[in-house]
Amino acid sequence: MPESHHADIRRLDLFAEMEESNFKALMRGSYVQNFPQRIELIMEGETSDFLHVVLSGSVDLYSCWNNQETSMATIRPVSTFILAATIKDAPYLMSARTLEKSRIALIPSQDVRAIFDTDAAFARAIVNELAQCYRTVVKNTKDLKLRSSLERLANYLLRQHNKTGSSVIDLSMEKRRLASFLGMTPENLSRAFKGLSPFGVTVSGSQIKIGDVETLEAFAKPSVLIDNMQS
Amino acid sequence: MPESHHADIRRLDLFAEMEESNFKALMRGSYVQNFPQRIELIMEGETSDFLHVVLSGSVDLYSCWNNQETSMATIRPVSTFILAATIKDAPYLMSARTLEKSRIALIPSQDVRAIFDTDAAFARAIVNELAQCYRTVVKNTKDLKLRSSLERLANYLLRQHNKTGSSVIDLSMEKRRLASFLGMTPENLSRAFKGLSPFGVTVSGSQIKIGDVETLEAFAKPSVLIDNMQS
DNA sequence: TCAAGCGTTTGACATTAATCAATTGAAGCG
DNA sequence: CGCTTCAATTGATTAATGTCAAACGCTTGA
Repeated sequence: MPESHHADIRRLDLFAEMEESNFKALMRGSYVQNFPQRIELIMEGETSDFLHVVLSGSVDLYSCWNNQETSMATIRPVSTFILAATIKDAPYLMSARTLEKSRIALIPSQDVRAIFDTDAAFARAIVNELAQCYRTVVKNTKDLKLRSSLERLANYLLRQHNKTGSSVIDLSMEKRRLASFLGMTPENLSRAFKGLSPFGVTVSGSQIKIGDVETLEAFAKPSVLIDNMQS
Repeated sequence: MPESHHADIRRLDLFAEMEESNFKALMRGSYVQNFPQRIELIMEGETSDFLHVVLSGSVDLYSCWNNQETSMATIRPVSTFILAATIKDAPYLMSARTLEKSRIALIPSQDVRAIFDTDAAFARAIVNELAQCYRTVVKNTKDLKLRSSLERLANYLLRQHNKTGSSVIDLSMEKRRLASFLGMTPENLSRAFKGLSPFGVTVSGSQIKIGDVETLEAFAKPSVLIDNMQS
């Protein structure tokens, strides 16, 4: 792998604290690849050969059953995905495809597991990352089971607002994918946006404006135990 | 803690491979407590002081939002819960209550984190457990987003069938809790059982009989990437 | 510039699930 | 035993969500 990418990867929480020699060893077996838009990176059910790191672009994790597809998460730089499958040496539960032109680092799963055993700092980082992933999915489940589609959309917008600080949100993905992620149909997402207009939400293309955050929050009732992305 | 419980805990994957001295150190700070039925063990939002191990009985993990409650999982002996919160030293995302008279071991979170850093076998076990938990929740999400309530119930019955090997399933929990776990109302669960009768499912109290597994499978279309509890 | 293609929106309708109210049934207790 | 209590069931109704078809609008490319 070209050394130029090392710094990006090293900055990741997962690799930041590990021994330099171990990091170098990991990088030796790894490589970086550029993928065009809409390329299938992995398919659910396959066995895990590489830990993937998104260096640039973005990746959609999705799952299928009975000819339906649902979007599970979007991975943005710089972070990893399919860590759990790598650790357990088990089949992927989700498929992944690039949403746009992306640069992905591939680190052999075997090396990750081997160095885990010898590098305590790396082990702790992996545990932290996994715990974080776990908690994210639990929050997601709570969102799905406890909220209506309108409430899910409202809280999604507020989360984006909190992340960027701006009251104008750029969806940065197709509405159909957002709909799938939120567990609804594109038609219903369209109607849900309309349903939020009494609370000051206006739509123009992929730009969503929150007229008054307090009003939207009064409806959405965000909770730190569902919507706080940090903890 | 009375030594008599040590063996039960030691048998857990999480503790089986660690150094004896470290295990003893963990146990020194721990204690075992008996709880009656329907006792709140932890509340979501609290900070994590103890890793909990269910030695006997059973525990319901559930979450609330906006005056609604949903059951997230049932923990049966012998296994742990709230590992992720313990590791991250973060607030619980779920509440826990005993479903029946239960014996619970409480292991100080601080000790778990400390020994994690010094015992590689323990670290690997924790990572495995967390990865397992993560994958379980992901499967759960796929179940929720990709299936109708009737399909969720059918696949739940088939999973129980695979676990016990028997074609007569004892629900071993209130139907209302099963309904909550499956993401539906008790009324709808009742109707869903009726809806499965064309596929050979008969109900008498908490005993569910699968008349013909193949017929039910033809409807439920179970998938290893959702319903296999092992991988 | 126009046409094609595709994502989005809209409306009508079907299906699914939730709610409300009433009844049934089973377990616990005096 | 009979009463109380609460879960479970049933039916009627409403609400939420999905489906289908058509129209719209933006982007792309000849």
